[in-house]
Amino acid sequence: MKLSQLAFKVAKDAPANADTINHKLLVQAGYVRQLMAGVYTYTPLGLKVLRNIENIVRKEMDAIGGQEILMPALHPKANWLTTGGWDNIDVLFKLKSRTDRDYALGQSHEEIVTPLAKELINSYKDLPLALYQIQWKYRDELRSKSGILRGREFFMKDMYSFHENQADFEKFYEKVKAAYLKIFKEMGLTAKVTEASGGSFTEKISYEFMVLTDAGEDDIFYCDSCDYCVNQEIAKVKEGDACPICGAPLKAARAAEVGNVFDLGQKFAKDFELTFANKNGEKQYPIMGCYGIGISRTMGVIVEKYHDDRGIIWPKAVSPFAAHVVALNGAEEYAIKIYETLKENGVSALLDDRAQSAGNKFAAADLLGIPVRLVISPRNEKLIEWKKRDQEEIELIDLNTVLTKLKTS
RNA sequence: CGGAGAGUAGUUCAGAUGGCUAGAACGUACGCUUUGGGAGCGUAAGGUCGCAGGUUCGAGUCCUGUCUCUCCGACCA
Repeated sequence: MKLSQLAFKVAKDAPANADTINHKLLVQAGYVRQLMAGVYTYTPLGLKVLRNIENIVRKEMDAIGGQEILMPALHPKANWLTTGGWDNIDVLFKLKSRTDRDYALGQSHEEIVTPLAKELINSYKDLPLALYQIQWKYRDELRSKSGILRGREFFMKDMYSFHENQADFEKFYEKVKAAYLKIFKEMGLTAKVTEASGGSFTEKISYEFMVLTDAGEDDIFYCDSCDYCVNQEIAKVKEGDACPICGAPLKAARAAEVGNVFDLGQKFAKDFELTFANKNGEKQYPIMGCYGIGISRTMGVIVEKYHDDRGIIWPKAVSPFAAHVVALNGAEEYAIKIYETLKENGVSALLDDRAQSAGNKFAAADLLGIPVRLVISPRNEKLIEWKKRDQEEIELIDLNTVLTKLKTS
């Protein structure tokens, strides 16, 4: 992609109506545009990041046996009446058609996936089953905030699993937890598996995947010596108390929830009369689980974790491009050649071919945050300046070395 | 929903006590110059001052209402 042709470019100033880091940087660098509080457009650059995150999630969900579907965001009232959600969930967006029929916008999809699964599940032989989707979710929040961290409309991966018995569910539950940790690690995030409230329909605890950041809205207590971590909402401990697992003093921190896993029990199966015949031919309700990852929120959390005073520093796995080629004046032709060669070798690259001063281009590169910056300058003959976004050192290397480093680092 | 702040050019902002024919910088267009950390000079385009009422000879400025954004809190099955 050539920067001169890119829709939505870097701006000199951060937006005035933004306080949160991810909001400021994502808008200034041209990754998103705000439509209203909690609702954003993703630009070509922002969409690339979102897709990268989405694809990492998709790969791991597929790897544990999840099958991707795409359910509607617009739901009939009846499904939400069946579970009691219509009257009890205050964040549920409700709307009316001109023929006075009631609809809801999906804030989660148990109400849709459970009746859908009735067609798929008749026998224990049909279990286990795991369906997931990656889609917009809608929640009528009283207050959206913090850029893309808390939207009224947000992008989410939600998976629903169906099991013959509790033991089979537990087995899958652990598989999902492991997959989640792998996913977040690949994106450069350290997620803590945190005990939290299971919501109103279950006494059981759920697990939230928390990333430490002051931009988050949850308070957690965690242990440095073991993996124990608990959300303050259900915590029976305070900072400095002995960890119930290993005895080390607990720490308190602010964190953002990027994922969660729930044991749904048989609540939704019973609500929708979803049953299967077990090995004895008896009718039985399956155990269900649900598993979410906030795709758009994760993008915001990554910016909160990876930035400096000059801009974003994308982890390689989610960066919109692998390399940012800066063509300085007098080296335009050679820069285009480098850019084309990178593309031919399967390296995604952004070429800054704008008629701008060197300083302007460097500032844009820092703001955009692509992990590797390649400066092409008449000063260096045919050599290329290699600089990583998170380091200050600059190396002068030839094109072949650039290709090798991009493919191996 | 309670509290606080803010809406003026594409963007960031300035416009005490009402006198405005509404400014600056950046950005944009054109010309010249320049070329390694957001370059310089010149010219130009760009605004019903969030919206609706009101007070006044006169409102960006005062009053009332309303919409929106941001922050704190509450809320977030």
